[in-house]
Amino acid sequence: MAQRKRKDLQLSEAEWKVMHAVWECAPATARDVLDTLGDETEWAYTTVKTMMTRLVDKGALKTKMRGNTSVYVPALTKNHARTSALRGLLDRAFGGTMGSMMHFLVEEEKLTAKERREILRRLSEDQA
Amino acid sequence: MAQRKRKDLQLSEAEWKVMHAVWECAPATARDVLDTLGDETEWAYTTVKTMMTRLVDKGALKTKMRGNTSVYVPALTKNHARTSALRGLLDRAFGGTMGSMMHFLVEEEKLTAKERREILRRLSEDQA
DNA sequence: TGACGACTTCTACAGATGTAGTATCTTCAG
DNA sequence: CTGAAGATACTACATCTGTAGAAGTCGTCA
Repeated sequence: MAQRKRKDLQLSEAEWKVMHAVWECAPATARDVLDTLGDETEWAYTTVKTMMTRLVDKGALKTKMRGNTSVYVPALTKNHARTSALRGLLDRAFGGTMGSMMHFLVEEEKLTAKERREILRRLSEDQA
Repeated sequence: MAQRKRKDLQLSEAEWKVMHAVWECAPATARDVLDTLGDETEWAYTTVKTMMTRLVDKGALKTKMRGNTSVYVPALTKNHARTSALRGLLDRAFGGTMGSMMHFLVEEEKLTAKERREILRRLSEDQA
């Protein structure tokens, strides 16, 4: 099994959904997460609870009891998770370099004209 | 289980390795792939063979017998696979929009100065 | 012709992921 | 005090992923 350095945790699709909900309404209970997800999923309460328990194991969430209820907060920021996920994609699919992904984006027309302008604007103003 | 439209197949980490090898030396036998991978992995021959069989099932590879040996060719291009993978990352981690990923890249300093210059160059020359 | 090597198909098994039921416990409203 | 509502921990099970052994088949070389 590819054993990437601990700390570089990869989230599964379902886990991302839960994390998004937690980032949105932390500190959150499983019930809060279920409500936040709304009709985005049809999950049973226990499904969410199970995933949150696993996310605690993975180190993506922290939990604390309040009365008889577990309250969860993220153990990493959304940006941190995004960075890991991106890193994973880069490693798997783009030979590990940002450059080759950018090349792909630019050459393969994955960007709309609007996105291009936006990026140009940001990059150049930031660089000045 | 999140049931994305078939066709939008997501490759696992090990599968990416195999696919990279096949793209590199197609048409390729399992042996070719194993050789191409070199010391990148310690896989047994049958491990590679199993994965290639699964990739055929998934529709990522096509196979044909030559004598008593299976010869494989990719059933999708690297760019196609990259697009799917990127799409997956976008959906999972960036709310499904390219824009928010680019925002992340630009604002979060994920790019080196060199990469920025490179992107600027490509974008602007392409846009002219 | 028989052993060796290369290939194939089958089977296996552990860990991760998706999804949820069940049994139990806590609390609050009557 | 009792029961419903809601929380928890445990258990379960199918599928996917990573990894590979076992057994059978075929061609070749001595």
